[in-house]
Amino acid sequence: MTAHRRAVLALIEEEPGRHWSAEEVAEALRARGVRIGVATVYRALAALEAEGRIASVQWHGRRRYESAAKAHHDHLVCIRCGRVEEFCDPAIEEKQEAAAYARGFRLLGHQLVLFGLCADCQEGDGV
Amino acid sequence: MTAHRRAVLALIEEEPGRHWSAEEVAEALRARGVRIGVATVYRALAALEAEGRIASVQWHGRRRYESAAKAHHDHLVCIRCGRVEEFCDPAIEEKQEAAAYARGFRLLGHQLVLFGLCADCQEGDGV
DNA sequence: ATTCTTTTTGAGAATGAATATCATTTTCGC
DNA sequence: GCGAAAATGATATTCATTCTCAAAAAGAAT
Repeated sequence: MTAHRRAVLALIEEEPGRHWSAEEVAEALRARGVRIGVATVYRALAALEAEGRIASVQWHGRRRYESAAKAHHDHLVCIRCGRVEEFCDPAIEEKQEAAAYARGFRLLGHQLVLFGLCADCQEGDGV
Repeated sequence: MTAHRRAVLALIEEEPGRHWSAEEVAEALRARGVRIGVATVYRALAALEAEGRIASVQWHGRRRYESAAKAHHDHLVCIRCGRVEEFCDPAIEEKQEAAAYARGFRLLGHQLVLFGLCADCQEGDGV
């Protein structure tokens, strides 16, 4: 593991609740004096994900990374302010497995993102 | 509604089980003699979706469209052959609503796509 | 440590999907 | 038919991401 990759991992693990885009990672590292190109960030993220140290989700067409040192969970995103909440429902996981199995599929992964308005953003919204 | 938009809608409704990318729509229409530019296809798709006549999902970074004249459902995609199965589990829908509600969110939408290997693609795969 | 080999890096080019621009139709209300 | 408003298409542009390739760094072998 190189210094660059270690820096990317350390950054992501520093804020376990945050979901980083590649661009944000590059910017944050540069802000603290690390000289790193975008290509390297993308490569580091891909390598770290392959090693299982970070995980990724995608919404609004952008991939975002977070520490994998957390239990599995899905995401709830506020479409107005961008706030992200994590949640995990074993019943949902189970039903997904069942749906795949019933159709002869071997389930390998899933993407589940809920979109809505958070409590703050619902105000003055005709609610 | 213009002739172009009508053509796009007709095409999509012709094969209710198919999930079209914008590029595929353009190609299919041109193959049957319709002169249409990509921009128009994208605009037609956006307009038809806004009108609720078609619905879209996104996976592997590409948006795909299908007829909205079907009950709500989610998708199961084979990562090897690309086969797409639709499924609907009311329990999952309900749990999603509950998860959002518990966190103060008003749920407006979701993206749920399961990835796996279909029955055919599991063969010779060490299974 | 010095060479040799492999891997990583960065700047910039390239890709691919989707959107924007803008002059030119086309459509629709009248 | 006429004029306003909307739609179209060719092309340029954006944005996130990947590729290229020469230079740099890391590891291995001696």
